[in-house]
Amino acid sequence: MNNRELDKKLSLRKIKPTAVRELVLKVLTEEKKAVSLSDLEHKFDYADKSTLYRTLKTFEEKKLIHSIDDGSGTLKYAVCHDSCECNPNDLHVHFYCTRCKQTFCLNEVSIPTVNLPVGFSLESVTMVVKGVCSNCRKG
Amino acid sequence: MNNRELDKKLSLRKIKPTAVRELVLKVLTEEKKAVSLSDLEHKFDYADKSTLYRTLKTFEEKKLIHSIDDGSGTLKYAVCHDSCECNPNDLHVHFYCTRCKQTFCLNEVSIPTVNLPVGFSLESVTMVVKGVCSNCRKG
DNA sequence: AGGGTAATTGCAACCGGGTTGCATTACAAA
DNA sequence: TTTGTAATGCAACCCGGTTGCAATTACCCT
Repeated sequence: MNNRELDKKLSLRKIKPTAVRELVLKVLTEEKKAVSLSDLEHKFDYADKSTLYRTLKTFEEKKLIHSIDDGSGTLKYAVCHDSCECNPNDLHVHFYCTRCKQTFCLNEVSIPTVNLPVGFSLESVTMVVKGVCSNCRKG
Repeated sequence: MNNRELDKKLSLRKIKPTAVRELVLKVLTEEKKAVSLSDLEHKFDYADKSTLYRTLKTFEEKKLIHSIDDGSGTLKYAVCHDSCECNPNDLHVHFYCTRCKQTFCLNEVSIPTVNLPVGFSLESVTMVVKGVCSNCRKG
């Protein structure tokens, strides 16, 4: 993905394009797996942790990416699809592979509806499946 | 719940009963909400953090309690039902109230089955619903 | 182009949950 | 009572996440 495309993606979400933001978005879009803050730190030796942190926060706020708590203790991030507003019906299942320790979006697997007890209201749902991914099972 | 009952619960899970363990289990069984390590620290000024930590770990290992990652950043714990082996079919949905910041087991709400893409195997599933609990909606 | 303002970035330090090593104490078996 | 093992307490550490502040950069207006 070239810079013009990246800038367009940023602008669509009302995020001012900067060099760091382009690079972070590039990594996030090109990675098949969800990416953590420390992943980014290691990818860009020159960029500061807090800059990267704030970049992720900005992206998340503007719904360019969503965060994933896969239970590993470190938050991961992945790009939202273009029309995503992070509403309950935009949500999908995430998968954590216990072998390669990577986390993926299962974009095609939406979260089943759940019947709450009376009196409970629903704002959002997270669903994380742990197991072994197809790649690791093959290998 | 008296000490004899607590000891029995511990022994059933092959955990040697000690004073600290009785107290921790007592708190865990009497609380309606899931309890964090720091919750325990504040409840027992005298008991050491690492002792409480190791107590929770022991309980979890022996499947007397299960841990809940509700996305708040701090792990919570709740007692398992007597016959629980923490298998996929023992799992239930957890609820995090965004108003009172408390986490509950919805023991009666089991986790729906989910269709994984081909090649993926399933070991466990976590499902956390965020919203407002019935208590907070009444108030 | 130049000046002023706001946003972004970098640095350093901090915070809190989780975790570990090691010394001490309690307990149980011989 | 002695001896070995498990539990506890204390201190320190690790790491992800977060913040304050200063330095830099981008942007807008004239």
